[in-house]
Amino acid sequence: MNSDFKTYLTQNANFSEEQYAEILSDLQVKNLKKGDFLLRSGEVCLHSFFVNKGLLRSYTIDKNGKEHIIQFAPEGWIITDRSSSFFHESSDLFIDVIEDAEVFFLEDKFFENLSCLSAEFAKSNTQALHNHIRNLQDRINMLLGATAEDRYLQFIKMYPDILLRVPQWMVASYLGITPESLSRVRKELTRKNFK
Amino acid sequence: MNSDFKTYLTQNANFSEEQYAEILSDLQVKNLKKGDFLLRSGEVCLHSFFVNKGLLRSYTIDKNGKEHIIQFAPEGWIITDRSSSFFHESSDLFIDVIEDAEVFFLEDKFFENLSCLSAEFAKSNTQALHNHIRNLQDRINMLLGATAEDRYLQFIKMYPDILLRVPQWMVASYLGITPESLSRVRKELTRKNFK
DNA sequence: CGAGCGCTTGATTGAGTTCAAAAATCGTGG
DNA sequence: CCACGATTTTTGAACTCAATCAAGCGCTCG
Repeated sequence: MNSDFKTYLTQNANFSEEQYAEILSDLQVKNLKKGDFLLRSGEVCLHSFFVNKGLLRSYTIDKNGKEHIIQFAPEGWIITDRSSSFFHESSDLFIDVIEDAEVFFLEDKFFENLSCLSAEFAKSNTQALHNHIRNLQDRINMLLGATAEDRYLQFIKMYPDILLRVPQWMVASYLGITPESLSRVRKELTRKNFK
Repeated sequence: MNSDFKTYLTQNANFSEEQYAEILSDLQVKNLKKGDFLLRSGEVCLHSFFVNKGLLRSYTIDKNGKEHIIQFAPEGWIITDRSSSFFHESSDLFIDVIEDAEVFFLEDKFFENLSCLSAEFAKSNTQALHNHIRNLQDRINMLLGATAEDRYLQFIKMYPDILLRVPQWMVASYLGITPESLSRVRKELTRKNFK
């Protein structure tokens, strides 16, 4: 089996081939199509979704009906609502498919079990949590301080690959600006670069 | 010994009296004055700070020299830069004292050791991490969607106690608006309430 | 008691939004 | 493979919320 998921496991712990087999046998994998939903606001989030192929996103809808994209998840990423799944509370998030995807459905048990089997895995798990926190912090900083242009430039640097795979209005949504504004920002940037 | 710190420990695990004694004996406690710094941008954050008395805050300074308050920490709260301390990277945060404070300095070891001694404590630790994530998520949502007024109303609901203890310009900084704007928001709100 | 800090108020400005419509691009079925 | 409808992006004009700049007031604490 050749997949990002296996890479994910091998990088974080070294299980035996037998252990792999067992881990994988317990796992739900699904093939999903663009537009499919994995989670809707109001539901309790029961899984972490490992993206083996394709592209997912999570977003909220505010009281004015506007989408705000929280996260993109390309290959090798995990996407979920940690609060909801950890505290078994209903989620504010939607998670859906941007590009046809192959997704591993991971339950809390999955992480618990593997953490028991491998201290390395447990550690890498904690590390992932802290990474997540760091990302959220950075995002808050961006939203508190940065102009539309700053935000876009930051995004280009951080996620050049994603930039090419999603429509512009989603980038705008992620940055917390309107598609129109982003269009103007881009225009302005090309103008600057040509003189 | 009567302190919020003991409450914190008892709520999260049941150590014996002897264990308490040992835990406490290993601990640095400091009395700090308004304006004292516990962390400056550029330093690596080596501790989590448990506020036993008083009030702390963390904040960043953006490239225009503006402060953005990230968190307030009253009695019973822990404040730190988790990313910096976990990854041993230099921090972007400042942490300083708003009201004279008594603070326990907790090293990473502290959490590791107690987590070994008590599975309960380990669990409550993980829970704290998830709580933190939830707060950050909520903050991001606020910054993406809410107007100045919305933000202030949310703040009043969530932190009525803190509202009374910090100058208004700090609340404004936390909300991501200017002191002038907050002043106007408040004016408008009182107007609304009187007719 | 006075200097400084925090809060308020007013006038002006500006970044980004909104609304509308045209232009470009995508994708899907015939 | 083309054509047509849908979606996305761009552009324009008016508007809005909050920022900025500036001035005055009141309190406190040194």
